[in-house]
Amino acid sequence: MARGKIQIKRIENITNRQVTYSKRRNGLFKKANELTVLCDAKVSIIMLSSTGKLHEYISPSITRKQLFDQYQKTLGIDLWNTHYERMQEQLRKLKDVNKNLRLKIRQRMGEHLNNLSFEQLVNLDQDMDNALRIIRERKYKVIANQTETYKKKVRNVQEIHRNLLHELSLRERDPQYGLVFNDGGDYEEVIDNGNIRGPRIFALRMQQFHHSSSNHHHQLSTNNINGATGSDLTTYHLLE
Amino acid sequence: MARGKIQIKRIENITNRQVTYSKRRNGLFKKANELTVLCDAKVSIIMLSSTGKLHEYISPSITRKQLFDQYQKTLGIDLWNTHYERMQEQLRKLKDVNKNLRLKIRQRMGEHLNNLSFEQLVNLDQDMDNALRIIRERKYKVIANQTETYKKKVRNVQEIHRNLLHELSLRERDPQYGLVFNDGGDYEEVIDNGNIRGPRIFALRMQQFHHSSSNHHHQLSTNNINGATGSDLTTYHLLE
DNA sequence: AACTATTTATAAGA
DNA sequence: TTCTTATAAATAGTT
Repeated sequence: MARGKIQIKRIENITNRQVTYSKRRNGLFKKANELTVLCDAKVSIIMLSSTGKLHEYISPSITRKQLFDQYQKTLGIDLWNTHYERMQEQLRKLKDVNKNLRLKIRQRMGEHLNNLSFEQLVNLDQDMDNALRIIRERKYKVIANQTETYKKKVRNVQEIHRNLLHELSLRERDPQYGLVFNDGGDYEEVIDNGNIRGPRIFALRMQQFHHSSSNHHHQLSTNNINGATGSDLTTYHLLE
Repeated sequence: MARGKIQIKRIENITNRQVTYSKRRNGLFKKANELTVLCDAKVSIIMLSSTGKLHEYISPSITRKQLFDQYQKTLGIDLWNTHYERMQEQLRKLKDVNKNLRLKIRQRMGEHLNNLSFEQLVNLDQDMDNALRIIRERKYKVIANQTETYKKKVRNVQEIHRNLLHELSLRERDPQYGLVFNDGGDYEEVIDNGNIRGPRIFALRMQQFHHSSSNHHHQLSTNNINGATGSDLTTYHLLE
């Protein structure tokens, strides 16, 4: 349209084509914008160049989605119908699968058996019988494990008990120290190495008896009463 | 752009604005089409006038949906996602439910038991035991019904057999008519009242013997040979 | 990216 | 809306 008229047909020279694309694209967008302003219109332009580049113009007064929705509404069409339909199909299938799964479960719970043939009932029976066998095996294995664990714990407790008795008898023969319990008679619990979640430890703390009401033991005054007692601890680990 | 320059701002005169909209719209579409041809580009234009009228241009070499899909793909967005969010949510939930149902079934088939606690195993065991009891009851009931049905059928067949024998002996005493079987020796089947799906009926059709090879019976010539034989039928209902 | 001769678009009027 | 036409704007070819 200047320096010579051109034919409106594909420009074969690639460089030329790209230059023209660029120039005319700007021209088109400028015109679109002028139209938007002058006539209070909404314009959307999407362009795809021969090299695959994408450019777009959208009137500032509207969003692309608004304009597209308006477009589809006005034309009474839905370009994305197939997308929607595919989703619905998927939904339908899932619901179907769901229904079948529920029926299967119900049958395995002893419901909805009326529709089953004798053969199907026999199969179901066998199936469930097999499954039940496996489940019971698993159950027995779990309880066996648990029993074993408890046995170990009991042995551990018994061991501790024996050791306590042993130590008690030792201390009684050497009456320089008494064996101290809390007022309630409980063992005192001690944290192991600051490892709060580690195994619990029962400790025997050597300490002077501090109430004279007990007639069974001698009252002694030693130097060690309020000092560090850590080195005197005898500890037993209690299994979790 | 002619007969005087104009300011690029909203044209207040409505008629004027509409005229300009019309003219410039054509100009824009013409430019878009030239661009399409000259540069081998794809262009989509959607315009909404201030009066709500919709106009569009789309390059002949492409469909609007193709271009829009390309647009969304290139920009990595999905403008219509929100439309389907509820559906997608529904889809997601169904998949979830589905997964749980499958797990439940698998557990009832003796799989995936490792994650179950002892208590859960006990419950599962009891559940399945109860269900199995119900299923077996149902199974026994079905087989009992079936047995009963077969017994009835057998009695029915025996009854028919007895009657046939009886009739045979009657006919032999009254040798005016013979008892007719097909060549293969089968009974002839007859439709009952046009009720195709109704109970089957065995019929004895009175008819003259038509081959002389049989020496046990008299050959008679009666008037009734090819006529309607319906009234002479003696029928027996065979249970389904 | 800038220039510019020329074509094209279009504002105003009919 | 369409036509006309004077003039503004766009742009093809060139630098």
